[in-house]
Formats: sequence, C-alpha cells, structure tokens
Amino acid sequence: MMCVDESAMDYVTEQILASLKEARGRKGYSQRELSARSGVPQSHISKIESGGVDLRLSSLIAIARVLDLELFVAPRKSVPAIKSVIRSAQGFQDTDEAIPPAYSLSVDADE
Amino acid sequence: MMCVDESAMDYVTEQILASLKEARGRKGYSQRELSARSGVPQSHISKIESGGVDLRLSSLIAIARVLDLELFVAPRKSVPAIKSVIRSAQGFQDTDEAIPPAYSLSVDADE
DNA sequence: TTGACTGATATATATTTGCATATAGAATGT
DNA sequence: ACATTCTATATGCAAATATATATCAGTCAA
Repeated sequence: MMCVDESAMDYVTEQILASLKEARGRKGYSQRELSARSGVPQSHISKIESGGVDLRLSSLIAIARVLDLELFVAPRKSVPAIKSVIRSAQGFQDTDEAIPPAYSLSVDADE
Repeated sequence: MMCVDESAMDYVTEQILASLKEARGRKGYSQRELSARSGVPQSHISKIESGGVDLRLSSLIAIARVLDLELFVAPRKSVPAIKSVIRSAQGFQDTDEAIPPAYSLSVDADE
C-alpha cells in the first residue's frame, strides 16, 4: 500500500495539504479538473493528497492559485492574529464563488 | 548553465524567497549558520537564494522555521487584511527574539 | 602567509514529476 | 445476470531535477 506515513509528516505540511484538499472539495473539483486548471498532472495530485510526496514549491503554488488560495510566510508572532483574520473572513461566507447551499431553504423542510 | 531566469519565476516564489533572504539578514545568520540550524546544506541555500531552484516544501519549511517564519495558505480574499496585520506587527518591533540592536548602547562594541 | 570567514560550484545520489495505464465504483443498457 | 461506459483515484516506470558531500574562490584581518 505504499507507505503513507502521516506521522512522519511535518505539522505545517499537514496543515497545508489539508487546506488544499478541503479547498478542492469546497470547489467541487475532481482531481482531473484541478489538474486541467492547474497544469499539475492528476497522477501527481493523487500522490500529493495521499501524503507520500514532498512536493515542490511550483506545484504547490500552481495548485493553490487555482483554488483561490495564496501561499506566503509570516513572522511567527503574527500567526495568531492572522489565523483570526482567516477565521472571521470565512465566517462572512463571502462567496463570490459557489459555496454549496447545503441548508438551502429546501422545498420540503425536513424539520 | 542551470537557468537562473528570474523573470520566469512566479511572483509568489519571488516574494517568499525574498522574505527568507531578508529574514536571514535580519538575524545575522550566514548561509553556513542557517544551514547548521536548519539541516539544509549551505550549498543548497546558496542555490535557493540565487533563485535557480524549485525547492521542496520540506526544505522551505525547515529554513523558514529557523528564521521564525511560518508558512501557510490563506483564502485570496483575506490576503490584504493579512498583509496589513503583518505590517503592523513589524511596526511594533516586538522583538521577544533578538532584533539586532544595531545602535545598541553597546557595552563594549562587539563588532 | 596563514587562518577563519563569506558565498559559489562540481559531481553523485535521492526524489519528485509526468505519462501511460490500472483499479474501483456507479449508472445504464443488453 | 453480464457487459459497457463513464467518472474518479491510484500506481509503475523513465526522465527531469532537487538535494547532499566535497571542494573551490574571494575577502578580511592578524
């Protein structure tokens, strides 16, 4: 099964890969579609998401860009403030892009 | 000739590499010292800073960590707010870690 | 000169990367 | 039931390139 040892992976790496995966899900892209949009082959995306690969910066950036994510570095001391900013931004559900309606005043109120 | 074409480099990559370089300078580390602390060979750091290398995520993280920088991804729309946070944090010269006193009412001029 | 320091280069190895293909599952038709 | 087709993700292998070890060249100072 090709040794996918999560525990050997850096915390930061885990965080980032999780964000990518989650963002792909949110956008409803398949690996194939993400591949088409980013230029990174689907096979590679598969390996990346499986966690067994120490990917290169260019791949990471290409993928992130398509998912409307930006990669950057910040002084460690400003990290908490930044995470707070991100959380509140998510709260606003800004959604110029599609966010799945999920709760959408459904025709048949199951409550 | 190993293609050191800056113009072909992604803007994000440029930004990040510049941050690393600047942070190393701020801490007053030589490439060798950064190497010793991060585990990334000096030769490699040289190439990275010259911009001729598409480095792997683990290398980037190892280097950033030593420089008290954190790497992460954020939704594109929250980037301006984040940059603002970073700027103001820098303004405070918080310096729980050593920021080179430069002007330092020095006891005995250690230079 | 010697010595200690800086960053750059050469060669060899380790690993990602990309292409082609394989596998798994769902839906549809015969 | 079985086959067929479509979609989504995973894998094997060759090629590209990052990485490691060792060495090189320059600078400054004693």
